[in-house]
Order: sequence, then C-alpha cells, then structure tokens
Amino acid sequence: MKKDSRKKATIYDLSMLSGISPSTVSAVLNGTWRKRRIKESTAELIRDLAEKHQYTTNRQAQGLRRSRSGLVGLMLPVYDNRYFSSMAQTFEAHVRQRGQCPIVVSSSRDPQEERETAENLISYSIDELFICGATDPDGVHEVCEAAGLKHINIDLPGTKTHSVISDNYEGGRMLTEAIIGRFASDDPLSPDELSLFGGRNDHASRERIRGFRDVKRALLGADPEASIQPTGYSPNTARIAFEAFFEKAGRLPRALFINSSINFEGLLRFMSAHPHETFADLVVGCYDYDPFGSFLPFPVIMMRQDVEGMITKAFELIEETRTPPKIHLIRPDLVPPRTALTGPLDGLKDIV
Amino acid sequence: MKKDSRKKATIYDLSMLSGISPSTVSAVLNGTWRKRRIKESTAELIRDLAEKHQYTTNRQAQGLRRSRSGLVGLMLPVYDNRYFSSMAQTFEAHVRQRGQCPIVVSSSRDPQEERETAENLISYSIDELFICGATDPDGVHEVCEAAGLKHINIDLPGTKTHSVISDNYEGGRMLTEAIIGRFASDDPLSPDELSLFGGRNDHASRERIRGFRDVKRALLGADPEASIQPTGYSPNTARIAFEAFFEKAGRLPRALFINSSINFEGLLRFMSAHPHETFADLVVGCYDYDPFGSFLPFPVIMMRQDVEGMITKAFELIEETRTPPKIHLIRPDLVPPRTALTGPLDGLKDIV
DNA sequence: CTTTTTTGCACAATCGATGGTGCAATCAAT
DNA sequence: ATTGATTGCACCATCGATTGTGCAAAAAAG
Repeated sequence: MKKDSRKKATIYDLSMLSGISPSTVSAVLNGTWRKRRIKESTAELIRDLAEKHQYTTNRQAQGLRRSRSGLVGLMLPVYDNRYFSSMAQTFEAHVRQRGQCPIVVSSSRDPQEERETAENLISYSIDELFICGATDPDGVHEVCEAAGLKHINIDLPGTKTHSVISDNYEGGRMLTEAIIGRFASDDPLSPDELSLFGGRNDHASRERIRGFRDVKRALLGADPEASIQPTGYSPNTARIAFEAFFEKAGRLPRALFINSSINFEGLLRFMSAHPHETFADLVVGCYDYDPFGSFLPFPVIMMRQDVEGMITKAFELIEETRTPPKIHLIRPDLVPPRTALTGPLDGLKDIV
Repeated sequence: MKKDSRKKATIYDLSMLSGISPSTVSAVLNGTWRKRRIKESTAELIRDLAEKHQYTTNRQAQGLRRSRSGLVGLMLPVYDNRYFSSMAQTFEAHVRQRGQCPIVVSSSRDPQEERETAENLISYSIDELFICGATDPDGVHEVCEAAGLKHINIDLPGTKTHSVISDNYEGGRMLTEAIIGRFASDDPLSPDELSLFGGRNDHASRERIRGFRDVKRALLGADPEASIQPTGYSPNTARIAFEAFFEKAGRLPRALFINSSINFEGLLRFMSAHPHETFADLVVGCYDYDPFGSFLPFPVIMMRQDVEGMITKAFELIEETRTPPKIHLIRPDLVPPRTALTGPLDGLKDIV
C-alpha cells in the first residue's frame, strides 16, 4: 500500500498519487491555496490524501526555504531550581499558545557557552531568542545581531537590547524590611546580626545588595562591610561561607538575607551538619520563592519574582526594536512564611 | 567588506571568494575532506576564510540533506519540580558531552499533546527521543516507529520499546518501612494511621502502592482500602483530599506516604490553612526528593530517584533495538530527614 | 462568434549542504 | 616516450517545501 511506511510522505508523494503538481499540494497544505486560486474540491482531495498518508511537513525543508523555523528559544543558566523551572514552564505555555515550538536550553552561566549555544540555535534558524539570566547578555547580543535574530534579555539586563528583569532594588528593600520587621522592638536586631549571603557581581545581586544596604542603614543605623558575602551561585560555596561564619562567630547571624534559592540550598547543607538548636531563633529572607523553602522550621520570607509578568512583558517587547534599549522592571512579591502559592502547573488539566 | 553582515555566509559565498567549488568548501568544513583527497593547503585556505567570515553551517540545509539534525529530544510532562528539572539538567549534560544539541519540551501529561509534540519534533528530524513520564508511551511509540526514530521510555514504561524506570515497588516498600520505622514500639502505628495520597492510575503509582500495601500488611497486619487516595498529579487535588480527610477524621493521619513532590505541595497548601500544631506528630514519606522538602518541621523521608543512573542507562539502551522491549529498573535511594544532597548543579563551575 | 477577463493550476528556480561521479593534471612505471 | 596509477578538485543531482511567473481553459463581455 504505502511505498515505505518508514519514510515520511512528502508533497511529491502526494503529487504523484493525485496527479496534482507539487506546488499545488504545497499551497493546499500550508494554507496559501486560496491566494493561489486553487479549487475547493482540489484542496479537499489533497487534504484527504494527506490525512490518509499521515503527511507532515518537513520542517527542515520548510525552514530552509523560509529561513525561519517556527522554533522559539529560551536560554537558561540552569534548570534545576524552582525559579528557572517555572520560567521554562511559563515560557512553554506562551510559545505553544502562539502556535510555535518552544525549545529550551541551558548554558551553565558560562559566557563562552552562552555564545556557542546562541550560535547553535541560530544555525537551526530559530525565530526568536529569550536570553534568561545570561552572564554576558551583550556577548549573546552580538551573536544574535549578526544573524538578524530578534532577542531579548530576561532576569539579567544587557545594554544592547531591551531587558525585562525583577525590580531587584525594590525587592531587596522589601525583603530586608520584612526581615528586620520580624524582630520585636524589645529585642531589636543589631547591624552585625543581619548578613547577606550569595550572589555574585551581577546586576541582580548588586541591586539587591544596594536595597539591602539602604534599608539596613536606615533601620538599623549601620551596615558593617563584613555582612555581605557574595558566594557565587552555587550551593557549595554558600555552605562553605556559612561554615566559615559559624566557625568564626560561634553561631549564625540571627537574620539572613540569602540571594537566591540556590544559595539557600547551601544553608540546608550547613543545617544537615548541625543540630536543630542552631537555627532556633533564625530568620531567613530569600530572594526567590520555593514552596518547600517557605515551610522550613524557622521563619522564611521569600521574594517571588513575577515570572508570568516577565515573560508576558518580554513577548511584547521582543517585537519592539526601534526604541533604544531599556530596562523594564517587574515588581516581585513578598511571600510571608508558610505560604504555598499556585504556580504554572496549576493551569494544567489533570487526569486521575 | 562583507556583502551583508546581516545574512550568514554560506559555502557558496566562500566558494565565490576563494574560487574553489562549493562541494570542496563543504567537504573541508564538514571534515570529509581527507576522504575526498583535498590538499591540506586548500583546506587551510578555506578554514581561514570560514573563520574570517564567521561561517557556521546552516543546520536546516544540512539536516535536510542528511535527514538528521543533531538534535536530541527530551519530552517531559512538566518542568516545574525538582525531579523533572534535574532530569532536564542531567539530560543536557549528557547530550552536550556527545556533541549534540539537547532540546527539551514538555507535554503536560496529555496523551494527545504527547503525540503531537513527538510529531512536531520528528518534523525537525531529531535524531533520538527520550520519552519521560509519558501518560501514553505506546502512543508516542507509534509515532516514532512510523518515522523510524530511535526512542526510549523513562520514568513510565511502555510495552513497545525499552523502558528505564525507578524500581517503584522496591522504593514503595523501602519508603513505607522507613515511615513505619519512625514510630517507637511503645506507640506503634495502627493501620488506619498511615495513608497514601497522590499519584494516579499509572505504572509508577500502582507499583508504589503495591509496595506500600505489601509492607503495610506485613508490618501493621492490615491495610484498609480507604487509606489509598490517588489524587492525580496536581497540588490542588491533593490539597482537597487532605482537607477532606481532615474534615472527616478531625485530624491528619499520623503518617503519610505521598506519591510525588507535586502532591506534597498539596500538603503545603493544606498546611498554610492550619496551625503548626496540626503537624506536631506527623511523619511524611515522599516519593521524590526535594532538598527543601527534606528540612520541613516534621520528619520527612524522601526517595531520591537515580536520575543520573536512569539517563545513563537510557543512553545505552536507546541503541539497542534488536532485543524485545524490556523494563529496566533503577533502584532509588532512601533519603533520611534533614538531608541536603548534591545534584546536577554541583558539576558546574562557578564564577563569583 | 470573437475578445477580454477570470479561474485553476503547472513549471521551474531557490534555500544551503552533501556526496557520487568524472575528468584533467601530475607522477610513477616500463 | 608511452601507459597506467594517483592526486586534486569541479560538476551536478538531491533533500522537501516555497513562490514568482506563465499559460491554457473556462467564463464573461462585446
């Protein structure tokens, strides 16, 4: 019946079978047939044939001809935390809704890898690229620009194209205020009892730290230099920093501002090596929301970045290439301890 | 200098510029030039020119010709939990190491969407597909088979091709034993004090439930039917089930077996509506590991599925198409409360 | 019954890379 | 010097879909 059920049917196969020219078959199947004045009955015939032979268009050929692929890319630093995984989840939903195919890749926060990954995606003629949390957004920009690829920065800003990021300064302020607010006025926090851990020398960290400092100075009157410990975005370096602090001070600070949930995992590693009592009076503020993190045995205040808002805004802005690059701030939300928020998964239907 | 720095250079451009034929240029750039007896000096010349003009091969054209794309696909149900996000992270690392390009998509546990997603990926001529946690693996198999695409099941097994999954029965047993073991012999658990929540009618849930029942009967002597509540894989249906139980019984069971971290989030939602005291003597066993979940204020025993092991095995088996389909079990690990394990992120280098 | 207009479709070039084949030029062998 | 082998590369068809163009046949206008 079929020539080789193993090989996919092409427009040429359908052309042979129907005696209709390949170009007409193509027009019918890609929807341009009205414009080409193809008879309704011919179209019908071809559609039936296509269905019968399970025709699907070869996207490589289509992409080659059209020089676009229908693929929309999202480049993430990593997958494995709730902030970035919800970013991927939300992104997917948006792209699918537009009838395109999402493709997500990670680039490990390595500038070199970021550029290579972009090159690679470009070689597949992706239509748009969302650059999320890139260490060197402008480097990636060069690559995209050279290929005429629409792109936009998310989470960490660049200077060469629009960026949609959290309002990290405001977020830093809110979180710091909330942490300090947890302490009663009869037992107030002293400046050296509130430390910041995690992050590195990127825009987000700098802004959060700036917010932290401003609020700390305003409310506690001082901000010793030693209370800031950027440890990079890894659990282990954070753990080591906590251990070091503990060694030196004999205890943890009463209050911690942790720069990301990844760094928070460093605190978990520290915790597993120490008894409960070490954390009896600890208050943690964490920039990033993780539902389980919110229910730990001590008060954990979290900042939830508005992923849905950022993605939505990014989709609007990626079209906008006439105006000069701008940074768009999206306000994050303060999440009180013991709070279970809904997420992108809640939109899915569930079958039992 | 360049004709249009906006359009990427092709082998024809390099051909024009060098006076060397396109086929020779192609051979040099794709590495087959020795086989074609191209002079070293010619190759050198072309390589230099390619470098100078930032040539990168057009993968669509290459894919069209070769009918393979260099893309390796991973289909996930969802991104947004630590099990699947670590799956994506680990998968990426493996694919990159093989010099291919990973592409990850999610299909929302919807059989229809699973098949369409597969079709879609196939139309991009992906080389291999890893089908993870599919609701209808055999449906996806048909699609892959028809296209002659190598594929393999992970996490949930199919009957038509090899599957690599957790040893859910053993895992269910281990977890149930561990939960029961938390209760002292002077205050032992009664059968109706241990309930299972979450999961649906899939292979993984069934096996875990079977393990749960077997151990429960062996150790506690009975297993009332009502103690099993499959709620689907959504936080909210799980929350509702907890609420319902609480309404009826006036309290939660002393011990819970929760079928996945997604369902565990349903417990968090329940918790946020109830005071701490409700959970004072609760013991939870959760199938899936989440580092933050491990540190909640009550004992949480978790099963970590061996993602690295599963991916590694899957890569081995995907080549193996001669032997009849088999299910390969990978043993998960029991994680005691308050344990922070390292994950795929720990392999990345970190720059501060 | 012509001429003009419209309808319906076929033809052929093109996108960029690949690989089988063939043909000069160079070199080795007799 | 003639034949045969080897080297080095160009030519061209091909992968599957798209799209500008052209041309008959049918329909409408005169």
